[in-house]
Amino acid sequence: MGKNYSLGSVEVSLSPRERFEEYLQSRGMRNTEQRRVLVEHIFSHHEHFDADQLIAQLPAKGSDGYVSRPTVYRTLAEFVDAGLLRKFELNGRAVYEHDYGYPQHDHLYCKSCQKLIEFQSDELIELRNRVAEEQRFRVTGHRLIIYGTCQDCIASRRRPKRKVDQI
Amino acid sequence: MGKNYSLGSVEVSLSPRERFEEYLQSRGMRNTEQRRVLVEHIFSHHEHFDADQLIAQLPAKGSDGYVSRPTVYRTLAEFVDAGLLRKFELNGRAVYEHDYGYPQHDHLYCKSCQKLIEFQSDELIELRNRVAEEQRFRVTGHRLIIYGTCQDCIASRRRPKRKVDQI
DNA sequence: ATCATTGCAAAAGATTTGCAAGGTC
DNA sequence: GACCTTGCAAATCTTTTGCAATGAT
Repeated sequence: MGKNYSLGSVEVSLSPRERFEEYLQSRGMRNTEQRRVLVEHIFSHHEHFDADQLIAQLPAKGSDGYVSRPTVYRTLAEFVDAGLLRKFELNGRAVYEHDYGYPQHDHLYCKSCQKLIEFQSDELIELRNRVAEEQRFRVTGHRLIIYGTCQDCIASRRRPKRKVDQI
Repeated sequence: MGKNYSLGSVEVSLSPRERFEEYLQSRGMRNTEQRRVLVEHIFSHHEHFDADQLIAQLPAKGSDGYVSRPTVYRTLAEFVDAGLLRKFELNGRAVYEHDYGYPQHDHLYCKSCQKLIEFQSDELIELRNRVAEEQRFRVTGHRLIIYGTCQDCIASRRRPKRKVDQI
């Protein structure tokens, strides 16, 4: 029941929210207002985010739908556990991205503007599996980040904006 | 003067210590006892390490050769700056490894025993450069970690050690 | 003598935890 | 009603910083 939820190559039949409810049920956990607010918000936005960015986007303390910081952290961990989100580290902080229904990918990270650019490479997966096999290592996943400067930042270095920059 | 310092494919003529002294000189920084203790210690051990592990291996407070925690952090940053060490993050903490005179490589990380296994792949570098080129991205480096279970841990799961484990 | 560096104590930043009050099944 | 969750305050963990004393050149 319900439409298919799909983003790229992976095809699944439950929405993130439905999948999370299933997860909660199966563990005897409760479907609370805060958890609903968080699934709803996170899966209607497709960017990468960290805890602070997320909290900044949610209703402020006092407003309806407010979720406290500890609950945000606790719930993010549940999403990771439930396979809805993937977590990784960048500059000493945790960054989250959609996992459920989202195709496997890696990132280019621009050190100048902090942008994360996604890319997908089957060749990388093959390479990874080959390397692991050689070491008789059982792979569960990987994380590749390519560091450097993105196209836009290369361009704006060459032709500085002349607006606020460098008086 | 001095033997060549070599570990793999990269060939250099200064020892890490000499290179660091050069770096200090060129910046008007001073060659202190603490800095000597740290270069000396770090480059006589070839493992990956984090700040805590390093401090645990150094002389304790009160002993000769003691280096305070803030100075350890400050000096590790200098080593990174000087190109002697590379820094990356694992489980929310900074991990360091030799860079100077050490060939480029990536890691397999065993989630069971926390071991880091190094591997080298030219194919990965090519793939990385190709991906970057497609995006007109200027690469400065990358970091790939393959997560999973190492050979030893796979084996000891199958045939538990029967010693202290699981009574 | 000058000025970089150190150690200490304290701060900072991110995330986690104990616990009493409140919400869900 | 039982017991999972929440928000608060406080703790934790890792790393950084201000500053007076110390040390290198």
